[in-house]
Amino acid sequence: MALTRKSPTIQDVARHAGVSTATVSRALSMPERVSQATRERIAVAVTATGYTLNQAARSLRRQRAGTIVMAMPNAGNPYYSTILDAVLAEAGHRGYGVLVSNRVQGDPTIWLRDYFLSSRADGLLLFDITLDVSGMRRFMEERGNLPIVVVCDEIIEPGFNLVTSDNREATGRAVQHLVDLGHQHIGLVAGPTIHDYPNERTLGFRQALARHGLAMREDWIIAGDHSIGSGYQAGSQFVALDERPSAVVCANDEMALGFISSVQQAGLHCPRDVSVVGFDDIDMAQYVSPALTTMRQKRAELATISTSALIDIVEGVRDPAKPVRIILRCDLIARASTAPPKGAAVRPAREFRF
Amino acid sequence: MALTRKSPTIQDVARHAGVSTATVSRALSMPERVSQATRERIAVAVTATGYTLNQAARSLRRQRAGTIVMAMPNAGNPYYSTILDAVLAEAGHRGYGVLVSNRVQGDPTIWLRDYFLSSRADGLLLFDITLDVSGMRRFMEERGNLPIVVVCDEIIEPGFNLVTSDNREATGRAVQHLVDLGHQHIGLVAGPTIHDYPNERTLGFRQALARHGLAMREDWIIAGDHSIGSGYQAGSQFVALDERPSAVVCANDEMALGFISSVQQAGLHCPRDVSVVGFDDIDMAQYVSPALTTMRQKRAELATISTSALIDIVEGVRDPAKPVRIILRCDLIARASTAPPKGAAVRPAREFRF
DNA sequence: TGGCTGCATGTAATCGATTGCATGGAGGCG
DNA sequence: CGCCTCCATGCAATCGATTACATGCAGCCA
Repeated sequence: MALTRKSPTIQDVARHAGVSTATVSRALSMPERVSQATRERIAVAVTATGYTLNQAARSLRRQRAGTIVMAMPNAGNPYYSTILDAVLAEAGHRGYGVLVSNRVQGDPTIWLRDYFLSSRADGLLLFDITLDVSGMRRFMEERGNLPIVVVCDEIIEPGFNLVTSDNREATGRAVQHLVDLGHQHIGLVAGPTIHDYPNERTLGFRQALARHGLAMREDWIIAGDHSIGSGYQAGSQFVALDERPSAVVCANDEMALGFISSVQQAGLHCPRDVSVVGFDDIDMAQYVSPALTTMRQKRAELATISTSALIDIVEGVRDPAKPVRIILRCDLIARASTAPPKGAAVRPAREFRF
Repeated sequence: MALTRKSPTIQDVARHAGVSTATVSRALSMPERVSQATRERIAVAVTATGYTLNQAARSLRRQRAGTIVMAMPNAGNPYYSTILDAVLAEAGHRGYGVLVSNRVQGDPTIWLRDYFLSSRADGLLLFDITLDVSGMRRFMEERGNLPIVVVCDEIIEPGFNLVTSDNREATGRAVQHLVDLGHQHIGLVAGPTIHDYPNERTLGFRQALARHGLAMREDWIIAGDHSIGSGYQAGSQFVALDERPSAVVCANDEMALGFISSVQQAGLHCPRDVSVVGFDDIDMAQYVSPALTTMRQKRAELATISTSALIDIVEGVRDPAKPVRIILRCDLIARASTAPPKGAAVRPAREFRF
């Protein structure tokens, strides 16, 4: 193996260009402060020596890592693919690297310690919807404000920077869609609860049923964990019910796909025997059969906006006294997995309700 | 907003414990070199001060970042979800952070410069199958050996550390499976080519057809780019063919799903009208209908092995003179998307082949 | 011409942890 | 008892870039 030659440093460039390291440094990060001629000589020296900046040294001196952490509960979930893509794009655009971190067991503040308290990263993009924020808050109060943006499906207590979707309302609109089709019996495949508290989508579902005067049957609310497998299991539970709803709302697309797969395998037909609405509109949703009706979440926008906001905070561009609070609207994408219930002939959308 | 108090440093800990910074440093990274009593005093001081190590300073001094880069062509592809998950787990386990990087346009060596030449990272896990290696090789020769492990679908020229699947053979087995079912007319939805050179899966397909003495029709080889959308388009092209093969091999699952969706929408039925084999066995594959027959790629293993190997190289554990070269076997997972061709009644698998 | 302004550049301290070398003390052995 | 070894610890240089402050020079105006 060839010997790893030592990387050229700013000293080498300075020597080569016949200037001081201070000038080289300035030429690189504040070019307008250096004369045209010197700038050019330095540019030549940089290419001649093959100089690359040592980020560790810069971080140490500047007290800034040039890196953000994207923390998620489960990187294995394809839901995050689009998000990751957009986060990378925006962060790269602004000159930041992205460290990715999966859920850590135990103390949630481990992220804080491990990454940006150790000046490995400057900010945290937090996608973990099941995180206990109280521990974090205590930690933040001890340390002063830390640049964190929560990006997720849930409305977190105020004071945090938040970029999210209108999950509660959107779930209501999903129910509305089914009601408009004539459904009176609607079930839910729910996502994980947040510390024994139902999440926003579940809440939205319950409220919508109440608003429409529809019966709420607890055995029609099936617990899932957002994975395809849990949707599949929910499907089995659904099939085994004595009395089945004519439609279900699934708290995300993956569960919806698993659910449909499961009931179809059991001999039921979607949407004839059961209409299914998903949530998120993952890439796959339009390519399965039946194509999935779903609430589209603007994942790329959520990612871009939150990343940009986080970097603004890190760079002090944004007034930290005013926390970010952005809620994007989801859109219903009606596809083939929803239809009027079996019995219904023609159904005048509104008149039949209650 | 609270003032961001300055982070405690090793100096603070030293003062608090009444020892020198050298001792604190040693207590933290080589505990056996410090006496029991001092170690305990330091532990107390660490919690008392709330000390966290400054990674930038450590990196600078140690000339090691404690970070690896995972570089992929397209983070938006869910294929990488499982891989990312496993990479994070293994890297975390060994105490490394993971920087994620998407394909960069232009010069491929930008990854090298941007990340680990600038001591932002110590090694590179390279998933980009369409990368031009010649530029990289030149770069590496200039600089001495750099810790890079290529993890991908392609056999790259020797000299690189490589962890991959037996793509060529596996594609052959996919063809074998179809032949065993009685198919004589087989098409391909191909992945992207590598610098005008067909990739391993395409090669494996061609070779297998030849081995079985089957006709090779160029209009039955449809180009795709591994995205669902391109599979969908390939489906449209397929439907428009004058004469259609009775089965197709798709170079990955996503294209297979898009393909099936497309032909089903056009009124064809899978597997009755066309059998489809995918590649990878992504999570979704078993939950679509028809469930997808596919070659399972051991993605998690590939990720774990390659990450571990990379870190070994970084830490000098592994002899750099012997490049890593690990090829994992893929397994056929037969599901519902493949069946005997329409005409075939009972088909004695082998006898018909000549 | 003298003094002032302002620009380009240099000098040197600094960021925080690591580590080679030095030191001092305890213990062992002849 | 004297010398040698070894262990625990301290001292101080070091990693490479940044930046506050100093310097020196050119240009301008009175």
